[in-house]
Amino acid sequence: MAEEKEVTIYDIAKHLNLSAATVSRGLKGSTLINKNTRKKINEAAKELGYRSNTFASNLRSRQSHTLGVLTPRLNSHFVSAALAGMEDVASREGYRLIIAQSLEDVEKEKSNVQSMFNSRVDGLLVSLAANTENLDHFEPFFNRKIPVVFFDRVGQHPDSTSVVIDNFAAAYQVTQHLIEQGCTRILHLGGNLLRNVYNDRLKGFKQALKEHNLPLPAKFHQISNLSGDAGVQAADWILSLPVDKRPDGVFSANDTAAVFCMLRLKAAGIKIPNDIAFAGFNNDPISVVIEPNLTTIDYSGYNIGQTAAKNLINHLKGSIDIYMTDIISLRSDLIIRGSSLRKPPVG
Amino acid sequence: MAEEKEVTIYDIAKHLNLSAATVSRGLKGSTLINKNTRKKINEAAKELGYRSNTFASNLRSRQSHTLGVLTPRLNSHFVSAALAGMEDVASREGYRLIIAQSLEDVEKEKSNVQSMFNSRVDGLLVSLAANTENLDHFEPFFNRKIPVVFFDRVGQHPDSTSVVIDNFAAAYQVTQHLIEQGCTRILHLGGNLLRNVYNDRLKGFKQALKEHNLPLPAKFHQISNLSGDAGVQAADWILSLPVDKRPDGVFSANDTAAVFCMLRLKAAGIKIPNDIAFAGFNNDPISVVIEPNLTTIDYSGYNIGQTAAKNLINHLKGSIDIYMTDIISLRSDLIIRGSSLRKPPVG
DNA sequence: TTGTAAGCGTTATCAT
DNA sequence: ATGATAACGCTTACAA
Repeated sequence: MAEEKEVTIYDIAKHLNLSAATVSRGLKGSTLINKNTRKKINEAAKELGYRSNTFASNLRSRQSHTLGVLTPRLNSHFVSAALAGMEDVASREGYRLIIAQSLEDVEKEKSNVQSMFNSRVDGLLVSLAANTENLDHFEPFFNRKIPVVFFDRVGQHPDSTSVVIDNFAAAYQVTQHLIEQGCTRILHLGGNLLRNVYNDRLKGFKQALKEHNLPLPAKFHQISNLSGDAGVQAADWILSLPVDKRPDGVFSANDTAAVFCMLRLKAAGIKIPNDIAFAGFNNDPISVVIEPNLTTIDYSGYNIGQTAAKNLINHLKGSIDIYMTDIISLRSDLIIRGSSLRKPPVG
Repeated sequence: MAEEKEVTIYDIAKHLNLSAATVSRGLKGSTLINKNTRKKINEAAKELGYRSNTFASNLRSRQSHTLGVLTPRLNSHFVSAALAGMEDVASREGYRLIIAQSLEDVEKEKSNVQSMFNSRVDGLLVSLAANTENLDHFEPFFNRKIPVVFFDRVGQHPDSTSVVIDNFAAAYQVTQHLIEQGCTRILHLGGNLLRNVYNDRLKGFKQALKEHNLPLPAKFHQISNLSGDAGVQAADWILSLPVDKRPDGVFSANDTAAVFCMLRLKAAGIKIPNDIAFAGFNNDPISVVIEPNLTTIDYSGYNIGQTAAKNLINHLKGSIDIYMTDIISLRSDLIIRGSSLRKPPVG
């Protein structure tokens, strides 16, 4: 029952009176092989309980058929969906995934990159840690022309492609919506500006203010790690202001900070959305737990993951050249909920 | 700058006038090597830009130094923490992790197991999908004595170890608490009883009722996938009952179902905890977003992950034999919050 | 403590 | 369409 000895292509070859080379070709579905012998080989393989030895194959072919995925954290609606999307296309194309999380720490990210490099992954799918300042640690990949595709939190490098949403436009849309709801003093809770996602959201926010001739009062753009604690601190800051100096709207670059900020303000008697309207970003599950539900931007991690992986694999297979493509942008949607809705939707 | 040719141990050997064997030993920190030559080898390796070829190493040594991790889903507070714990000990011990998610589907789990097997992982860390009925798909591992350690959602097999918390005791404690708060008609929202976690929680729940001579009214144990929707459905069912037939307490086997059930009931005017007290399980982040905050059971995914990985690796290194150990149980804590607190804590 | 040499299981190259 | 043979880069008896 339990086989002790590993079955190799030589066993199959012997079994069928063929050479190992032919068996190898048969197993891989090479074109230059007789259809009939291929069938025989596959049958024999199954019968003998053969399993391909990827180490030998990788060693000889100098390909690992493995993609490395670097994420800030696994514990996220978006990342988990992106991974599922990547896994979907990768497994369909015969690629394996190695997944690592930096926990938002650039040092951990560096060691992950190093580890991926030593694992000889065929390519990398990367979403950067919050505090990554440059892409030097990816040089081993760029140097050897091992393709790198960034997704969501992307980096700028001539030898890579990025898959993103239009964070500028989405933030602009959110801010526009808040303004339409009558907000004139909007506080922006932002993340580290090293990351495109936060930088672009800030720009979109500012652009909308500008077009409506609204000022950005001092300290009305705050940078934090956008954690729940950061949200609470922002709330405390708001509460410390004289009532007429307080914001009448908050646009947070993620849902977590928005939600915990709301909780604290509610506890202090602030009415949402009438005293202060709120909008977040990500459409995280908590956005429909908070009361009132949080207005936010929804976008598909699954699609982003699929797109990133598909482009990487197509590049590896030679059908496209990602070095030609700079940025691929996918759609996102504003979801209006009670936290910002002061009057019925226009129209 | 960019090296085109891979550096091998032969290059190092030539560089130092040594044999490849010595270099290999030096790199691995073998005991039977001169301290001085080892230092020289490591220096030369760094200087020449050597990176070990794991394929060759794995092929030759018949060890992958890779652990497979099967989870129901990545997108979870608990799982993410467990993975971080596993990664911590694995990387310290020189092991790599391959991570897969079944998305609660046994078919996907089967294909993941198969894929791990073909990848020749040295061992498996497994948390089962909701609907997995038996462990037949793990037979290739058991047959070849490739160690399998289950965590959280565990399976029964003589050739494996399980790392869990005492779900029975935790559920008993939760129920006891609800009873102390005056609940006499407690509804239990449970998961698939194929899974130990849900089965044991049900048993602990029943035991507490029994010891207090409380009945379990018909339909007061409901099984679902414990999603938010399931919570909403449970709420609708409660609302469909005559007021005097309704539960005065709900113990949900996870926080998600509890929270969405609460939201619906609150919208219908039910007061929590006075009309109905609530308790969940997991200490998920949403448990502190819902108002009132949710009483729940907290336990450390990080510790469970560490423990599971440590045991697996120790077994692989021969220092322990996991086949001797049946179950390792870690601590959990009841966290009492507003959703269940009708009177000040005793004492 | 170090060297020699065989071989892990596959694929690439060159023949046939 | 198939076969023979030589790598791929490393580990490990065994020898020295």
